[in-house]
Amino acid sequence: MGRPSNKEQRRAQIVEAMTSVMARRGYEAASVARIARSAGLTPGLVHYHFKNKQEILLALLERLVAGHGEVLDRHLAEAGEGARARLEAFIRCHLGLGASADPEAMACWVLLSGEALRQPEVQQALGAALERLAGRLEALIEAGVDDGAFVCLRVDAAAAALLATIQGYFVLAATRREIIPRGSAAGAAMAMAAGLLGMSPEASR
Amino acid sequence: MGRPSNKEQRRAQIVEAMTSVMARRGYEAASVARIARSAGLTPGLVHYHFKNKQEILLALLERLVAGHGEVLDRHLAEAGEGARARLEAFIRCHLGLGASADPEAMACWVLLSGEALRQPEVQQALGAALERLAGRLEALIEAGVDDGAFVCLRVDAAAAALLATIQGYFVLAATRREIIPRGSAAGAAMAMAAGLLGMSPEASR
Amino acid sequence: MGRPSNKEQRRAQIVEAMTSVMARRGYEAASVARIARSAGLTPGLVHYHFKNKQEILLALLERLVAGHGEVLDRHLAEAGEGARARLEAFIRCHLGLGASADPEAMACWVLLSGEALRQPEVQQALGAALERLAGRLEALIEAGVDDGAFVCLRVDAAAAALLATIQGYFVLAATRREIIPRGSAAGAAMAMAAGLLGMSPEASR
Amino acid sequence: MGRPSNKEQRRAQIVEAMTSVMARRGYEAASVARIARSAGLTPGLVHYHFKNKQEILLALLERLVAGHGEVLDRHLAEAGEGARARLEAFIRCHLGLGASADPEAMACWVLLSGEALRQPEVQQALGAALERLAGRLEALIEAGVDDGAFVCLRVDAAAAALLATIQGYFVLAATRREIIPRGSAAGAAMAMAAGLLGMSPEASR
DNA sequence: GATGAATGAGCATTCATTCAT
DNA sequence: GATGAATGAATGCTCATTCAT
Repeated sequence: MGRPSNKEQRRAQIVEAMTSVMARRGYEAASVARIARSAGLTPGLVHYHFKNKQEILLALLERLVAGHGEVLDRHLAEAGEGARARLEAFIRCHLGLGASADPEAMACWVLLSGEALRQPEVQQALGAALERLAGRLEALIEAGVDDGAFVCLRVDAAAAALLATIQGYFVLAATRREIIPRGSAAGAAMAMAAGLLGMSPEASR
Repeated sequence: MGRPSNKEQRRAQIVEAMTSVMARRGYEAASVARIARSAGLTPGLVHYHFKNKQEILLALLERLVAGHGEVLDRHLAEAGEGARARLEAFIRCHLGLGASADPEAMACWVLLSGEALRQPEVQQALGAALERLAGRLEALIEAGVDDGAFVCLRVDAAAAALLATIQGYFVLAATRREIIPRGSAAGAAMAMAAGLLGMSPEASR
Repeated sequence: MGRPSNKEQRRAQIVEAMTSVMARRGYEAASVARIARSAGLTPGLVHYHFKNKQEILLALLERLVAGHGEVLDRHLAEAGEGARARLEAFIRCHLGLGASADPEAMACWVLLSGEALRQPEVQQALGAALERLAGRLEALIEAGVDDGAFVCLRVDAAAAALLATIQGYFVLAATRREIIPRGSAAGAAMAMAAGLLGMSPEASR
Repeated sequence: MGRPSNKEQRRAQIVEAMTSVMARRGYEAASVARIARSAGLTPGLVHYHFKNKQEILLALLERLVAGHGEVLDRHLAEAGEGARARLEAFIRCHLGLGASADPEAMACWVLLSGEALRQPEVQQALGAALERLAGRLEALIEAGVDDGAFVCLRVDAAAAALLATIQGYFVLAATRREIIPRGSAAGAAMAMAAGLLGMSPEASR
């Protein structure tokens, strides 16, 4: 009864190819033909599995977010219960050594911001992902405020500020890595978080 | 003898057109034809004044940087001598109301990071601009450390952290403005700076 | 599975179209659009089958050389074993009636010399073709020297001289046919060969 | 009363520039802008002195022919009266060391054949130049026949054959110089002429 | 004479997408 | 599922030529 569907493998294969091509050459240069070649497929087949190029980009974003979510979950699980430890885990998850471990993902993430400016669907999806991340940060901070670990009047503003810092480090890393002294990102971010959340200074940095 | 040159006006006109088209549609979609139409010129004339499209982008970057430099100088001049006041001026210059006043410039700035990934000349120019900005921040922090206003072991790391925060706010603003509570950016950034630079807490926020 | 390939037919079709357009209008004027129109195809399809315009030109050269090679083989086969008869066959093959039978090919051949000046790949390919032809001539002369039919100290120089004569006739024919008295080329060339190779005069002309 | 006309100098300057650009890059790539730059002028000025690009090409041809005519006259004058010596002077003038002395001129000459295929005015002018050259050769041979130095039934055919040989050497030299053993051209051509014109063998080579 | 801005047509090439096989 | 031919629109760029100054 027909061959078994390999739709999901194919889609993953295509998304991976786009990730690698896009990281190296940007979105526009990541032509369907180039993606196909990089995946060892034909352009026609790419369009059999994805309606159009934007759909691949959205799938890529989804994959990026899912992968990141898992990593974050693991980091938080390891951190245990303390609000401060959890915050530090959140920050280290993004800015620790792991961050530079997947430069392709980071390049794509930066490029996605650019594409979001022009493709409303991408803006929507990327915005939602950011919102979800901000939400997790807020919850984390809220918990800290509740048990007295943090002092913070505007939790949403604090979450946005930390998110901005992380995001900004990504951009700097992608554009001019040398500006960031090696290994300094997570520590500096924690020190900033301490100021932002009224943490006792001795613990930061 | 000969026709008077209007090269500079034309170049400015073209760069402005590119700014506006690119902010709305991204770099690749900012085709020479579209830029020309938006400027009321012909594509041929655009290429008469710029060797190629990349040159327009570099001119745009230069213009962005120059404009920003002037604004920053003015802010710092108004801030007077105190290290803390100067730091606050630096942050407000980027994240205060003024920042959102030119959304086109901000969109272009974010897009430039994406293009830098792929066009070495752009990476070089953008990296240099970031480096210069980081340098100014370092000098500012250094001065504060010298007169006892700040406590900071790694001035370069602190400068990078603040730069990342500013940069990150730009990306968030361009991608999902609603994530940033209105008017919260500069204050939150100052609170973070306080934590980073060991400032007495009462003054921040 | 999949659509049957028609690549070779299409490529031949395109090369033929280029031959005809180029012979009439020169290389530069043989634009991809014009070639495509002449072949009843779209420009996009031309580029689907050839990476770029130069590749079409190189394919054209290859086709020219291959076609000529076959004709030459046939002529030599008919000529039998005698060195003098073989030499005459070689010359008649190029300058006999057959030569003027394909004016398009001759025009392209002349144009190729011009393009070779500027496109190194073309120079290389054309040079190799000339070299091969010169080699065949040398072998032919060598054989004649060995069996006493020819007297010749510098076989390579003699081959070059005969090749030059043939080549020059092509150029004259393409530029100002009337300069060559109708039907005189092969005979005159044989007389020259006689002088060059120390053949007894009665046989020439 | 106005400035003194420099029309002729300017025209010469432009023609020289075209010669050098065209020899290096071919006719189409010898754009007016490039010619102008190479001459240290502006494109507008080029069109002030020449109605269009073809006119420059025709002027170039004229200059080539004139220059060559002078050289040929000098060679013939030095050769004295003997038909054989005059013929040798004619051949040496084209294929002796002098030929390779002006590679630019030779490249242009080869390119002109290509352009002649497509620009009737060029074909006309180039054809006329060839015709004139053939005429001089014919006269030279005729004289030799009259005083018994040469034996030749078809003077026009013989002239065409020698002209073809010279022309062909030019093409070979421009395309694949290595095919011609260094210094062999004039000697081989004389040997061929001997065969063609029934000269006693001892004098050739 | 000379300059340099301006044009309009054309160029080779790329590409997302469609579709017959 | 998969292939590869085919399209049509677009892209960056070049260029001969014109013309106001």
